[in-house]
Amino acid sequence: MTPPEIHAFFARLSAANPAPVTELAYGNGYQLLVAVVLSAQATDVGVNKATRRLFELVHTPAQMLELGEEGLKAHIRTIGLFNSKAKNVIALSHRLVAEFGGEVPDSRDVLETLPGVGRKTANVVVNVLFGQETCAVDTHVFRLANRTGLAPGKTPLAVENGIMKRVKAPWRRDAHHWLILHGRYVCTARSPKCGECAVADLCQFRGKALAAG
DNA sequence: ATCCCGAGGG
DNA sequence: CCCTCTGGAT
Repeated sequence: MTPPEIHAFFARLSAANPAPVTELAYGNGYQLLVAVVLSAQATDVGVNKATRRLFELVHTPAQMLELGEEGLKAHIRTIGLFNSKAKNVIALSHRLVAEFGGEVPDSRDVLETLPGVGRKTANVVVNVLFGQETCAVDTHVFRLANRTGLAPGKTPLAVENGIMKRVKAPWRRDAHHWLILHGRYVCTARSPKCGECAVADLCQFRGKALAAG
């Protein structure tokens, strides 16, 4: 996509969604961090269902430690990978209490040292919580960047760098959210709804058959 | 490259 | 049934 096309691409997505926000439910920074960790390979709807009760009881890492790993598992058993996620959330909560006064660090590099937190999760947290211009590349962003031709890349990091290089203000800050929403509801993995897509004319893919490659 | 692992959709 | 869903650690 050319620079003018990229501008038009986000202008239209933003028209459909002027102020995009994460669909994960949370009441404070710590809860957001936990929700994002839990969301790996899981739908936000499924995560919200599990955290609804959990976040009524647990608002701080100290409270999470009080609940304990088995107590946490009881709440998140319906989420995929719940075993390793429970272990990570407990370990991460220990570190927040011991090293950060129970607060969520505002640095991506520091966040990435926490158990269960990789680059994607750290990018989401600093973007949503602290307004930093990052673009987390999840399954949706990776798919759309390659499918549309916005920022092709073989790895998530390559796609992230491509987006950060090509996408300028005022789109960079929320590019992640627009791509997620569009990927979730229109440009879906299996049968993209090209017929009702606002940016189909800017897309290198359009209605090309998936099976044809 | 492989494992962790469950719900929902097609 | 198979694929997808805001991945991370080994």
